[in-house]
Amino acid sequence: MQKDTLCLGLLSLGPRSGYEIKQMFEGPLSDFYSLSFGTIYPTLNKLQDEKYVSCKQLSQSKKPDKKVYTITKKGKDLMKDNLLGDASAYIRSGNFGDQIKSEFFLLLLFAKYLPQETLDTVLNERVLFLRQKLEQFKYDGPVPSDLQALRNEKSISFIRGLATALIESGLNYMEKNRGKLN
Amino acid sequence: MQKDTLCLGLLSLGPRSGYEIKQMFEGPLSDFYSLSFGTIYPTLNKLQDEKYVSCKQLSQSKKPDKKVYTITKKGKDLMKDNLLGDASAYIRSGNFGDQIKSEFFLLLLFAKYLPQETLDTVLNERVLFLRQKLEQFKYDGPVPSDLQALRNEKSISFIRGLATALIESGLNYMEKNRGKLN
DNA sequence: ATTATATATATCAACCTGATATAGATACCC
DNA sequence: GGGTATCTATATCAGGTTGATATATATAAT
Repeated sequence: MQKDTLCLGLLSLGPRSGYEIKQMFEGPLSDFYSLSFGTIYPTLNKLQDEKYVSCKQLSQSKKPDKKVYTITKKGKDLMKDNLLGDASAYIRSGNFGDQIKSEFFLLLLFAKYLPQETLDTVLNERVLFLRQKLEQFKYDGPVPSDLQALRNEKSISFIRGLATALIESGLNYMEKNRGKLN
Repeated sequence: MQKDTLCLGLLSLGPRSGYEIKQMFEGPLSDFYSLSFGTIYPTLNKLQDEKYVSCKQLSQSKKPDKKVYTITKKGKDLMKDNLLGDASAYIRSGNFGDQIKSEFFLLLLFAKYLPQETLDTVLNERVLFLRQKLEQFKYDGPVPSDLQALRNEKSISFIRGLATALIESGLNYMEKNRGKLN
């Protein structure tokens, strides 16, 4: 997905600064997408130059100044056009589309070169890690106000449910079949 | 995972040319990792310079010349050292570790901006696509000889089984819950 | 005859990340 | 008070990766 479409999409949930957009990626979106500051800031500047977003400079009393970007009508139109135009391309992407980019799977591929003890530890820690992830996805308590807008999206509930189902079946499989790696 | 460790790992399954390594990524590994020629060829050159692999130039009768790389003792030692040294870093990576990098999930996040009809089509095609993937992972027939070495790895059976379990539970979830996106 | 496809290596612009720089403010500890 | 650490906030850049493109030979199809 083009980075400008993605930033416009996040700004469509409400005005945000570049720093706050980064926080969205590090919070609830972290497991299926992320952008670095090196992409976010130049993208926002470009979008502003082309009037897809407007910008208000806020001087805060107890924090550094902030540039808050708001999506314009022109920006919303571009976002919708891009989403519609590229929708079919995204069907075959991501989770069992393009790639999982899993270094853990690569490690397993070469498991026979690891001492048995190391492999056991790795698998145990992976199970613990996935159980933590599961708790994270199931967590339904309060979140910082910046992130509440994301939490309220119907689509996020769907995606969180899907992630939960996937992790659970993955854990199940690993616990039943880990012996096959020896 | 460092690209040289990865190339050494694949060469540990048998001598290969750069082109054949690329084919491994486009075949059974395509769903969880890939490298481009722009990475593979320079990596092989570097590995050769530093004696981690040796190279035989083969002139083939009906095809262009080939450079076949073979892992050396020094290369195997480096590979094992790297795998062992970095194992703990890979536990938290990939599939619900670092990232799925799913553009499909991003599209769903902004589903409300798509016409209902488009969303329906997208979901239908995603289900078809995942069913195809499932067949691919379950396929157990003959494969080109280059790829047979990968197929024979115990770890690949484990990973294929895991992928199958994940896709099945994902399909299941999508079919039961797609109504929640409307 | 020409177009397309496969094998095979190589390079490069464009893009992205992870690290680093800068800077004000708060918080904790000794 | 001074030292250290952490958070907010923006910005830049070296280094690495991809996707595209170039080159070349050979086969298969139209």
